[in-house]
Amino acid sequence: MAVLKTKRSSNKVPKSRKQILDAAAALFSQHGFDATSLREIASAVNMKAGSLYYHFESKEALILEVLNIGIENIHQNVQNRISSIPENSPFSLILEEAIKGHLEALLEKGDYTSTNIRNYGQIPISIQKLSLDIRNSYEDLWRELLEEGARKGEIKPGVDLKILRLSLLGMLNRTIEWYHEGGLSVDEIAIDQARFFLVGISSESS
Amino acid sequence: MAVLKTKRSSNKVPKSRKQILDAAAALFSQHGFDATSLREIASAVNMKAGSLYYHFESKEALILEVLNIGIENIHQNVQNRISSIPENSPFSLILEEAIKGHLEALLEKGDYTSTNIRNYGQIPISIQKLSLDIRNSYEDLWRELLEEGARKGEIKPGVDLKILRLSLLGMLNRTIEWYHEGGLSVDEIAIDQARFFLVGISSESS
DNA sequence: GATTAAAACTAATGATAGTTAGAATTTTGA
DNA sequence: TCAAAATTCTAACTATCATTAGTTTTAATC
Repeated sequence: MAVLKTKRSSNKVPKSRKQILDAAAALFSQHGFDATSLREIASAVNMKAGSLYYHFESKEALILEVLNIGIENIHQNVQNRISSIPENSPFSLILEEAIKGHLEALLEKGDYTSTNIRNYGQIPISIQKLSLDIRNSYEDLWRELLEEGARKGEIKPGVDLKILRLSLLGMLNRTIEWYHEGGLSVDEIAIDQARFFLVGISSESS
Repeated sequence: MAVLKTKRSSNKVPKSRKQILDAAAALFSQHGFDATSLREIASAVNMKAGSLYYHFESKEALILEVLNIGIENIHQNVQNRISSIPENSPFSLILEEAIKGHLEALLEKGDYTSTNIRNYGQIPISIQKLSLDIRNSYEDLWRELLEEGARKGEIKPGVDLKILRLSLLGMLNRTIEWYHEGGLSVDEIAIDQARFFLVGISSESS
């Protein structure tokens, strides 16, 4: 299969290209990959479907770029959050901050990110693969975060870090299915979810 | 909108009808609602697309039935699990059993259930609504389970039961994105996930 | 074996999808 | 101002989709 080129001629980013990406991200995240037509995306930026092909090689190349931007955004956001607290902060604080960063990018900032979380599983596998590296790099951030918590003894010995990471991120990513504006705030949710994983809900002293 | 009738003439269930449902559930859960054509489903049971209309009124009526069966299956499975342990068991045991039942139905038994978890958000809203009652009834099971845990004092006071329920079920439902046969067993995952929510991962005494 | 009902097929319809080639338009830069 | 480059549009093409009407085949019943 030919590599999907992105038709970005130089390093300056034309205006309409970003507008197309924005519109595509919004529509993909709302209605999904298959249910969103290029005509809808084009219409959202006052264009005709055929014109999109000047900027993107195909519908798949378009969503691929949306997916990648989504991961980059959330990665950056979590990174920034973690960097904003003092070094050698306790693991509990780092975790809470990382969770806040993840949820914030997903729920508030994020058509690109939510497109990724929602649609990654339903796009052609050939396209998924092209997004794997950038995706793994974000997962590595969490892997290292948890490993450090374990190394410093702030995570109980015996905890399976892989199940932990997948479960934690799973919980976070699924919030997109029930979060709605005007309801619970992102911070409320983040704090509670951090607490669940840190100290649990049981009132018994273990 | 006309109510979707199901074309089930009596209470005996014809063989091919179930075969169609099975095939549809398998394909929907793998490729999603939009990406699965009636031709594919028909082909999987050695039929032609048009023939499906003898059994189902539309593609939407077909997935609606798959969705409903999925919820019924998981509801039943969790219910059975809970009933299988002694009454007045501690909350921690009840929770672990419910989690096992949920994951088992989702990951092992479950094309119908996984179709539901994966596709509910991407089918037409008019169809979602037709599945709401049966869906809420399953959510009620969890609501009551957690409320009882709180009433009996086995859940810390102050825990927001709604965020708890949505977070817990979110974690469970997302396992479908990373579980694969031959890897971690369902029971391993269930036990770990129950522990995360019950006592947390922190080694510090809170 | 004839009659009826059930089940599946054939072949078409209209809608919509992604995509493309070439013409028209707008923007840019000398 | 004018030519070249960048951008968008027009108008199709092919493919595929859900759906339907009418026909044929299979199964059941008497």
